[in-house]
Amino acid sequence: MPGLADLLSGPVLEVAPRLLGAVLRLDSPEGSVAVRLTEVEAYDGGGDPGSHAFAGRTPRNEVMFGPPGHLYVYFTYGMHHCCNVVCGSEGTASAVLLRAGEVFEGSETARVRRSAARDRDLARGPARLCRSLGIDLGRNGHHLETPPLTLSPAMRAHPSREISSGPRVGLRRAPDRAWRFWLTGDPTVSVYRPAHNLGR
DNA sequence: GAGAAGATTATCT
DNA sequence: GATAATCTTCTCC
Repeated sequence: MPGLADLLSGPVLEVAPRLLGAVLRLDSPEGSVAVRLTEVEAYDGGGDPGSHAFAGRTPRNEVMFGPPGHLYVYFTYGMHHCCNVVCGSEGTASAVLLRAGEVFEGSETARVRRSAARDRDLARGPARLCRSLGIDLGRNGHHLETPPLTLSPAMRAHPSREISSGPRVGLRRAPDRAWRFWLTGDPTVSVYRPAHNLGR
């Protein structure tokens, strides 16, 4: 059975689609929640204007420059957390944003954190995914082979699905790069919205 | 120190 | 479809 290092080895554009179907799990006293990833986005360490690391190393993005296998969590819009898996070798800042997934274990616990959500919506979107799992800035830099928060390749067989790709969501910069990957037709994939450029 | 933008979401019309 | 909520980070003075 391949480990995390195998899962994350190679160029980020190869790693990202490989993460579809992988399982992110967080065990806590409140209960365990496990998510099967259905949608991700790739962010390249070198020359990707859409990446938080594009302008160089800062305190916020420091984790992305570290070794692969760690979680990069950031806080945005004054209220939301989003999480990435750091990949690529140490010194490069490639990462994969976890945009959506299917909560297949611990939906009761997830529902406590996300009131009034239908099952399919529990982790349908990057901030929703973090909230269902209970991930916040305290998990920034966490290594994903260390309990209670782990990432592992698909643990169970799931119907083979086609993988689709398209432009990344919500970016004003580099909207042309089709670096978003998802399981074709999966109901938990978030809906595409272009960057909101109006009203500013 | 000020100002703007942001890898979003829930809610209203 | 439009907008409010809400605050950190980064970019210039």
